[in-house]
Amino acid sequence: MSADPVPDGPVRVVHPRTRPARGAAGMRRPVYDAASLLVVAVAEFNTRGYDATSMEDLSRAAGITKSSFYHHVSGKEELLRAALQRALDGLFAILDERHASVGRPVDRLRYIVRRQVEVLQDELPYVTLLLRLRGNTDTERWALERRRAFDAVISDLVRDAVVAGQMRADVDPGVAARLLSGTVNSVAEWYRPGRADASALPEDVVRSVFEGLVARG
Amino acid sequence: MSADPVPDGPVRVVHPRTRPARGAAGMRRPVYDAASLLVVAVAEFNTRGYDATSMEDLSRAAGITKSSFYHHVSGKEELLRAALQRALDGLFAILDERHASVGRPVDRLRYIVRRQVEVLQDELPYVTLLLRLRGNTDTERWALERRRAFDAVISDLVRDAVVAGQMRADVDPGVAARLLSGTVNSVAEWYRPGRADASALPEDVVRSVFEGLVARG
DNA sequence: GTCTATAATCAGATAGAC
DNA sequence: GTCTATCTGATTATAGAC
Repeated sequence: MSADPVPDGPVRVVHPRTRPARGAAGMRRPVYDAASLLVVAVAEFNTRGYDATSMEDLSRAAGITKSSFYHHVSGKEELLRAALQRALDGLFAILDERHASVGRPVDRLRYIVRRQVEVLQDELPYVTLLLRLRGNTDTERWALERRRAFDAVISDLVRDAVVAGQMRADVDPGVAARLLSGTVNSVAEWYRPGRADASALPEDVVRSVFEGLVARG
Repeated sequence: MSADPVPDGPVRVVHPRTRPARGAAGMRRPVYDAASLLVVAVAEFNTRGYDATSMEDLSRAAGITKSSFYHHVSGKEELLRAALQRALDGLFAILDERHASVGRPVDRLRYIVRRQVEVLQDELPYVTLLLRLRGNTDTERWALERRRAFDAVISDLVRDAVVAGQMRADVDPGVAARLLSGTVNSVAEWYRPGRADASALPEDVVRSVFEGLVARG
């Protein structure tokens, strides 16, 4: 399972460094490349929303002019595409992992949910961007279609688990699948790296979703 | 508990009709008022995203020119504010209901969650808009602040329920509250009026959130 | 690699005719 | 109540100097 195919146009940015590369020691102005500018851009996109973020906003956040910014990237949509590619690669890679494809449907689901939260934590800005798409451009529609394909895998798995009597049958499987994905994805709305309970979160989500929030008698 | 105060500027639109009023029988062009244009506008906002929707888009969707559109409404942000007001009024009204304030914390929570889903179903476009805010304008920040106040009530209630031993203590109460709200709100991403299971949904959400999705042995 | 300057387009909003 | 025409400013993007 792969996140391809990619819409037309080169994908030049794949694994940006977290911080801009710098020249000789003591230099004030950061020396950017396309990769480090993606980090800056995605942060801005998530703060203001993609559509509300102008190239002026991006260049200001990077501390350079618009023209300098354009020297490195071909435009706003390329940045979006590179970011979405990264998010989708992370998510689809989960489905290739062993525990995602062997075992009881409900156990595979638990594994995927846990890994989904982990990927969301590791790739937070990219996944956040993916989850907020509206589908206004070809790039957005491509990513939304890939995302729907991912959700369809989850949905099928929920159905299998219900049929196998491993998940409750008194909630419609389609509804259950959507609530499950919705709960996982909602983590992007509030999780921030550096939280003390970061490593406990994936299992907390799994327990909440599968066992529920009431105290067990 | 109220959704007020409102940011400055008149709130002229409160309870729009679902369909534009019409003149004498046989007239082709719909005769709009501010209320019916809000319905059109909110639908467009939700399709494209607020920032990506231009006044040109709105007027085209209504079948009139931009100028005609401006004859009825003072601007884009007024439309947003009226819509958010309506969503917040619906949500805060829940907290004034009897079952939201008497009984065991966990039972009050169950009631609020159920009612939240119902309000979301009844006021879907308005609540959807509320849930997608980024906080770029004063209006958006006002609404986000009101929404946070609502979430804080839920969060306090979860804490009370955990302390009373009614909800599981092995998930951080703050995390539990956020997952709970996140699950409820995620319904806006896929629910569409007219679904066959619409009336079952609120209880399905309550059961999923509190009892979880696994089959009970 | 960064800058200033500017082109081309599109946005929100208004004036005034009918 | 709707229209055409237009204003003003912001936006994406490029040209060309240093």
